[in-house]
Amino acid sequence: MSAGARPTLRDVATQAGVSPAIASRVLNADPTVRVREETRERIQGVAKDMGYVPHSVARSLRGARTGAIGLVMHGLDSPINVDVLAGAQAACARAGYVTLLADAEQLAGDHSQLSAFLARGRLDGVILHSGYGEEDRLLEAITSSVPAVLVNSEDGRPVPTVRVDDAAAARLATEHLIELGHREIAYIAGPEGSQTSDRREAGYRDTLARHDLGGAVDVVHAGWSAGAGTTAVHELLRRPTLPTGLVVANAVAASGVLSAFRDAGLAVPGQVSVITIHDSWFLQHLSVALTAVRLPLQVLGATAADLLIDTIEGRSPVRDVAITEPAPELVLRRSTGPTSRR
Amino acid sequence: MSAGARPTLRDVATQAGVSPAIASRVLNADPTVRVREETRERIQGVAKDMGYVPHSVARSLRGARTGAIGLVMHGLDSPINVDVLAGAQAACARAGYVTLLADAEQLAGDHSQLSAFLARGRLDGVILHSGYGEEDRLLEAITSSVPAVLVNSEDGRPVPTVRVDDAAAARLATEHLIELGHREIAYIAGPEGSQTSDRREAGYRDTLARHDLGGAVDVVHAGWSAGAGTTAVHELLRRPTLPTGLVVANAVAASGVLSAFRDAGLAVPGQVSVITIHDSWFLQHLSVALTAVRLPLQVLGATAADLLIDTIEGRSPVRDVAITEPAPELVLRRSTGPTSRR
DNA sequence: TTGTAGGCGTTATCAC
DNA sequence: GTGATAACGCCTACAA
Repeated sequence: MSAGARPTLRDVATQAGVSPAIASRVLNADPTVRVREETRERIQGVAKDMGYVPHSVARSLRGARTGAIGLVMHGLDSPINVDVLAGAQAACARAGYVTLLADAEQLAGDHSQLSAFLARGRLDGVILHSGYGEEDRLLEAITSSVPAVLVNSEDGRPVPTVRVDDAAAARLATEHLIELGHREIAYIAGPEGSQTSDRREAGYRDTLARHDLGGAVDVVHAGWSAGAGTTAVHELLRRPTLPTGLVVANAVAASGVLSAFRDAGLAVPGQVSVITIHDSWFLQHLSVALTAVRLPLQVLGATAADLLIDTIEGRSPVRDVAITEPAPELVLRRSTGPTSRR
Repeated sequence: MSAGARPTLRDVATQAGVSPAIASRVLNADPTVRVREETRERIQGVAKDMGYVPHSVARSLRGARTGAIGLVMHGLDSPINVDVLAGAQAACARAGYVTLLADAEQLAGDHSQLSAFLARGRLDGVILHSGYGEEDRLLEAITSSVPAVLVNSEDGRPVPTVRVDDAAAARLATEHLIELGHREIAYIAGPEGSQTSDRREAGYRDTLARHDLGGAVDVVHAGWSAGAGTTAVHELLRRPTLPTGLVVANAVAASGVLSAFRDAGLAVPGQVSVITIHDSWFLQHLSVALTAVRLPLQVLGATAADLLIDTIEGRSPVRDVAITEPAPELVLRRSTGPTSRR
């Protein structure tokens, strides 16, 4: 063993005067092995002295596991998505897994990146953050090589699914506006095809219907970005009359909504009330501190990780999980108030 | 080979009627091998038909490389840091590396997480996002096992270093306020011990000195969070007089600064001008659209990745890189204006 | 032009 | 109690 090279198990064994087999079992605390206390201590001492570190690659070649989980995310420019990432990453780390991070768009767009990521033996499983684009092709490539969990998708998919209670969050937001006296409430949606946005829209429609306001349903398609929120407002401003309340599907888009109203000289909540879904640090610093429904996004990521790890380790997991604990929670700030009209 | 199992190189070779050696060389496009065109096509055809995917673990056990780079980050709750992450991740992916993501605090606080991450054979190198805490212990553990690059640190470290031109950014910010007529300009610093903040502070001091304002140096220690910015303002408000201009070390902290002024009923920029360093999507949506100096953070991450990859692949890299291209750039919004006082 | 064999570092099986 | 040995899948001298 030369100076720079790390010692192998064989080096340790030789140095301790035992066979590699014994050294391996002692260092892995194999409960079925019976060795003299003295031998055990000698081996452990030598390993420590030589700075022995097990070779994870050799280990996973022998066994079948790698101790690594892939996180395929998108939209990391939004803090909302980063929350999910952070929750998943932390849960994996707690369970002893390292995490490989990839960007869904990059992976879908570059075949060689995808195969590097899914190379055999690299990953024990993948958490796929469900967006609204290339998802299906990606999902197929992934599931054909390792177990996967889908975050934020509808259930009834070929793989287990985890999501927060988007409908309940939207209901809570809509109820809040109704309680304040609003009757003309629009929903500013996410991008077309987003299941997350669709579930929120369903909650919004539900709530209007339950209050006999089903005829007032008013959905404006926008997107997840601040720019999309701004565009949506410009669209509203072209109408003869404005809704008095807005449920915005996402906090980043809501930022753009608020700025657009500020630039148009409309008072929030004086002329329009705005509430959004997702809470984040920046909401209280916007042009008007933004009222929101808090959703447990870190828990979402962590639950996906736990579910995947259960699958990997052979504990049979539930299939589709809708997270209800902690429940969506109203975070009151200054962007909603009683309606002036009617 | 059973139904579920993926085919191995040997399976492909057998099926194609050749030896594993030939199959390996053909599939890896070994330029020194000379095979009949027909044989080559047969091998490639069989590999494709069987869905052969090389086993990355076996490959890296044989060779020494794993094709994986570790990203040790901190503060992913701030979009500023996420920008660096995204730049590094994308650059690694472009170069054919997968990325392992870990959180610096978690790694420093949990020994078993650290050894799982640094397990032999797992990583070809590590990008360490330099913070202000556990960095040194972490750095030692990392560098003793793989090549590393430090992002955002001073140079003169035992490993190569990459950073943006923090001093120039602070100079630009300070100059801007001076040009607007401000003479009492405070610097709202990051946390104690942050080298990034120190470099910005140096730029600020420089600029004051160059304008014969050296006596007006006024540094308030805060931190990177919005809360820290708010606290710093509260501290300022206890003074008999306020500075007329503020250079805030970081855009997240600056959010808290603006909110604190709003809550205190002070007009920005009427009574105080505020400029910050780092641009991000949320700045234009704050209570006052925030003027900032844009710094190329994605480029920072990407440069760190490129530098590390050069090291790994044996191209001798420069040691310490200060990124000057693109240069820091002033992004004018509404939070700075001529001073009313003096 | 193609094949054989050895070994990367581990761990599981079986024998002593 | 402990040790030899084989195998995981791949790559690459060297041989034919």
